[in-house]
Order: sequence, then structure tokens, then C-alpha cells
Amino acid sequence: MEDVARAAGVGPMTVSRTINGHPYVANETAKKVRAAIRQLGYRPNHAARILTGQLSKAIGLIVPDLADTFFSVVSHAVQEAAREAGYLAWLAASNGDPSIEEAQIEQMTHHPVDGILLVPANSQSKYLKTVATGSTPLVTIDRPIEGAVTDSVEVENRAGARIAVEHLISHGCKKITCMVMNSHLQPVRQRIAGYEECLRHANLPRRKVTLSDEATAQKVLSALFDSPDRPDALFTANNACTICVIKTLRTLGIEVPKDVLLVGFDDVDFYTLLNPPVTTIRQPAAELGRTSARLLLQKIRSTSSTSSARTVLPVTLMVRESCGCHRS
Amino acid sequence: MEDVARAAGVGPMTVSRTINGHPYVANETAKKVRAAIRQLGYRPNHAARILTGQLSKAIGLIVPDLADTFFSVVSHAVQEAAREAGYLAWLAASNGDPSIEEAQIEQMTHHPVDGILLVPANSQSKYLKTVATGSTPLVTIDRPIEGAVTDSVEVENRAGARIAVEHLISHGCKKITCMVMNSHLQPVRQRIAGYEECLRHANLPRRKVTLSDEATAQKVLSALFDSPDRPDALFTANNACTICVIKTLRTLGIEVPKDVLLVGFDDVDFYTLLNPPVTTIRQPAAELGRTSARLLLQKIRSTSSTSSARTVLPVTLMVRESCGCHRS
DNA sequence: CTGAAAGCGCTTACAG
DNA sequence: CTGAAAGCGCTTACAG
Repeated sequence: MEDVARAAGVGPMTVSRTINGHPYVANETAKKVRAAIRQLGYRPNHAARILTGQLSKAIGLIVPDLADTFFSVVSHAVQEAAREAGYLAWLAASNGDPSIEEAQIEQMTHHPVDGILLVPANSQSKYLKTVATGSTPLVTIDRPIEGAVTDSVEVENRAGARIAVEHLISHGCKKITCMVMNSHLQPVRQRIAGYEECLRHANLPRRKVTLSDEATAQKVLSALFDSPDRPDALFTANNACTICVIKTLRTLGIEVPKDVLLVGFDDVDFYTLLNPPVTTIRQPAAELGRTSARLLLQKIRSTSSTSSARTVLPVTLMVRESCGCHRS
Repeated sequence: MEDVARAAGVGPMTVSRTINGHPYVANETAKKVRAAIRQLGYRPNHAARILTGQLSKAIGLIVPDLADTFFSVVSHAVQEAAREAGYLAWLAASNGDPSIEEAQIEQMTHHPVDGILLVPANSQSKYLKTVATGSTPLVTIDRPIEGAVTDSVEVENRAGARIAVEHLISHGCKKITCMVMNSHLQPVRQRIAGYEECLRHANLPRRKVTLSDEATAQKVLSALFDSPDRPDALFTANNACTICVIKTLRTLGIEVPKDVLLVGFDDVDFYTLLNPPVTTIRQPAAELGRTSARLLLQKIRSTSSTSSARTVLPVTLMVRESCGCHRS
């Protein structure tokens, strides 16, 4: 910076003010400074700025798995919103491990970042409450922190599940089973709640089956379909589960939608290519990322105290064929 | 830091040395310092460290699209390798736009990062040569920079294409058409070269068809299959193309593998669920990310001058049914 | 509208 | 083995 100041024949403060678009810099002087900057290829040192208490212009995002279809779309959107605001984004994956998550948050916080976007591996981790009350602005995505006051951006899990189940009911189904994997996750629990709520209103029997992996899925499903009151429809509450169920039904020779109808929660482009194409509840993944990033950025600017706005994004029923529709 | 020094009854230098695991610190003193650090919850200020010329312990990764199945797996692996080395990763997407890419590299460089991992939007961008000769270590992933000396990590595109085509030839195919999208990308060009090389050796006719989008695909494919010498096999040179071709063949009522065989380059988990399951050449996406990240980290440590090692990772033929195999 | 002084929190020599 | 001094490159007050 001093070189620039010397080249432009001014003091370092004038250079600083010019760079930061500060008012009260004579147009003439500013021009000279800018010329010097260009000529010397000068770039302000970010670290020095931060040291004087400026914003780091960086946010951090931590998701369970960056390779997951849903989170990769969310991450892309976050990154894009950050860039549009002149921010850079740290991206880290916790692999669902709270201790990795904690370490990454710690590292980001001291790197430093102006704010953090988080999809918690476990909504109940105690350390999250400390983080939530810390000085770094935090916004959770998809899964709120339990027992803490933070902003969160989520989707209509409960209502979405109801829409899915209502659709099956409208097809005349009477025995709708809810299939889940990772039922400890808060969004999944809400979907189950939506499923139960809907069936209770319709006065239909409820049945929930938890799948841990494909091996057990085989046993569980074959027992389910051999039983006297086998289900006439399945509601798979998350993506991993939908795929697992589809694979298993195939190996068991149970055909969708002939033998059983199916609607899943969480949509993937590839579902349109399956036979039959899978009817699902689509979550607005990109919007989830965009909205949460903008909310965080806004929170950083406002420097207001801890808020706890809960933004809930709507979901859409993507009607395809696994639910029994479109069959001529 | 001064507070810690005071609390421990030592000078700031001793604190600094203790933190950095410097030798020549009396065990007694170190213990007192560590106690003070713990008690005061002291965390070194990263920005101040950088300002004194230390490594930033940060790398940057720029991919065209973070939501893409392939790049998201690469990114996850990069992020993981970075974390294991105590590094944090900036993640940015260029959306295939060289000007965004350039701006992101610029921003990362001055933020600063110790090194950059890049999947170039365009291997021929002139500015890349400047970046390649710059002081920030650079490793390209998947697509090397043309006319510049850098380390790059790639996959066996050419050999992979040959394996795919040879497999089709082994099925007795005589008229194998190569279908491509984004044929300007360096890896795709190499796959085409492998295709041509293989057919030349086998003394079979070559035909290459470029698809731009699904609308034109419809016309192009129907014309192709209406022609007198319609192909008996297709080699789709990239993922987007494989999907586009599969969709189009379905709407045209052309059945795989009955009417035409198909092998694609680039594998996606979902291909196993399609009917028929798609035979592909699988690229080691995670290994690509891991290897390139480790190479970059190593380059950062060695501080040697610009190198240009070209690492080429092997690919695998995933035999499923679209190639005519497994049919009983 | 402009500049000289002081300081952000660390580390690199340089002495002891 | 330990510490006092100087400086990394910027910015925030404070004067003019």
C-alpha cells in the first residue's frame, strides 16, 4: 500500500479511503491513486484488514455429506448466493459425525468467518447450544437445533407428508405403511407425524416400519407382504428409504403400482427414468440454500442480537406413476 | 495472547512457542502456558498469523457445478482430504463461466489460500496460463490446462473409451456410433479419440453424432435409426449424453439392448436401477479428489518450483445389461 | 479533503 | 531455554 501511496504522491490513508469507496476523497486524487493501483497491480491484503476488525467476507457451510444429491444442490445454491454478495464460502462435510462437525465449526470460527450455515448431524448435540449463543451468527438448514434459539430454514415436512398420504388415500388405499430410515432425524420425525396425523383424521390404521439397511429390508418387507393384511400402499419418508424399498420390492417380485402403490418424500431427477417413474414430494433444495445464505448475510449486516426466525419453504407433489396415476 | 502470557507469568514469545510446538520450551513453563490457555479459552488469531507470513492453511476448489453428481463426489473427497491435513477448503462453482472462474481464483488468491484445485471451465482460457505461472500452487482436476505447465490429475479417458468400444465389438457389433455432448471438453475429446482409435484398429466404420439438447436429440436419433445403416450399438461419451440418449430412445420406442446396445462413459449409482441397467465406464471420482488434494498439499509443503506431473487414474468397465450382457 | 500516529495479534530475528 | 523490539499491511480515531 505504501508503494501505491508513494507512486500516487499521497499518504497511505488516502489510498485506503479510495479503495473502500470512502467519501471525501477529491476526484483528482482518487484518479491518481487508482492509476497507481492498476499500474502496480496492487491488491489489498485481506489478512491485514481482518486484523483491524473488518468483516472477513467469508461464511462457512457444514453439511453431513457433500456428495448427497440433496445437500450438493443446497451447497451449490449457498455458494452462489455467497458469491453474489462478494462472499467466499468454506465448505465442510461432517459425515454425520458431531465431533467432526464441532471441530469444523471451531476451525471456521477462528479462521475467521462472519457467519455459519449448518445442517446439524444431530439436532440434540449439546455443544450446539453453546454455538447458538456464541457471537458468530448461525442459521440452520433443514434441521433446527433442539432447545436453542436460532434462525432456521426448513421445508414443510409435516404438511408434505400429509399431501403424499392424502394422495394415496384418494387412490382408495386403506392400508398405507410408512417406511423410514434414519428416523432420528428431525425432518423425518416430522414426516412421520404428518403421516400419522393424516391417517388418524381419515380413520385408517397406521403402521410404521423402520429399515436399517438393504439386508434387513429384504426380511422386513417380505414378512410385511406375506402377512394377512399386507399394505396396499407405501409412503417412504426419505430418499435413501425410497431407493432401498424400490430395490427390495423388485427382488421380491412385488410390482409397483400393480401390487402396491408408492409415494416417496424427497425427489431426485432420476426418478423420472425409473419404471415406474416415482411419485414424490419435491423439496426446493436450491431455494433452501439460497434463502438460508441470504438470511445469514442479512443477519451479518444487521449485527442485531440473536434472532430465531423460522422460515418454512413449501414442497410440491410430483405426480408420476408409482402412485397409480397416469395409467391408461 | 498477552493475557495468557501474563496469566502464565511468561513473555508472549513463550506462549507463541508453546502453541507452535517449538522445541526449547521448558516442560514446566509449557505446562503453565497450556493451563493458562485452557483457563482463558484462548485461541490464536489466524489473521495475525497470516500477516506474519505463515501459511493460511486453506486451499480453494473451483468446479463447474457443485450439484453435478461427479463433481460433488470429487468435492466431498477434496474437502475430506483437506480436513485430514488440518486444512479448510473454499468451495466455488464457476457454472462453466470462465469469467466467474477467474474472479473466484482472484478472490481466493488474495484471501489468501496456500493452493488452488481447479476443474477449468475452459482448458484454453488465456488467463489460466497466467494463473499457472503465478506463485500460488495449482493442480487441475479432470481437465488439464492447454499450453501450460501444471500438475494435473486425470482419468484414463482414452483407454476407457477403448475398453467400452472393445466390449461392444466383442458383442459382435459392427456399426458403433459415438454420441457426445459438450464435445469441446478435453476429456470428452480424448474419449472420442479412444473410440476412433479402437474402431480404426478393428477396421470398422466410425460415426460421431453431437447432441446439443433433448429437443434436437429427438430429431437426430430418429434420423439415425431411420437410415439404412442404422447403428447396432451406441457409445455415449458422457453422463449428460447417456441420460439424454436413454430418454430419447424410449420416446422413439427403440429398445435397449434388443434394438441397439449401449455403453456409456461415467457411471452413476442410479444406472443400476434403470431398465435395463446401464453398462458404463466408471471413473474413480472420490480418488480423483483425494489424490489431487494430497498432491496439492504436498506441493504446498515442498515449496519447490512449478512442477508438471500428470497423474492418470484408471477406470473400470461396469458390466450391466445395456451392453447385451446378463441376458438369460 | 488529507495525513501522522497508534494498534490489531501474531512471529521473526536478535540478544541474552 | 526465554524475552524485548520491530514489523507484517491495514484501519480507526485524531488532528489539521
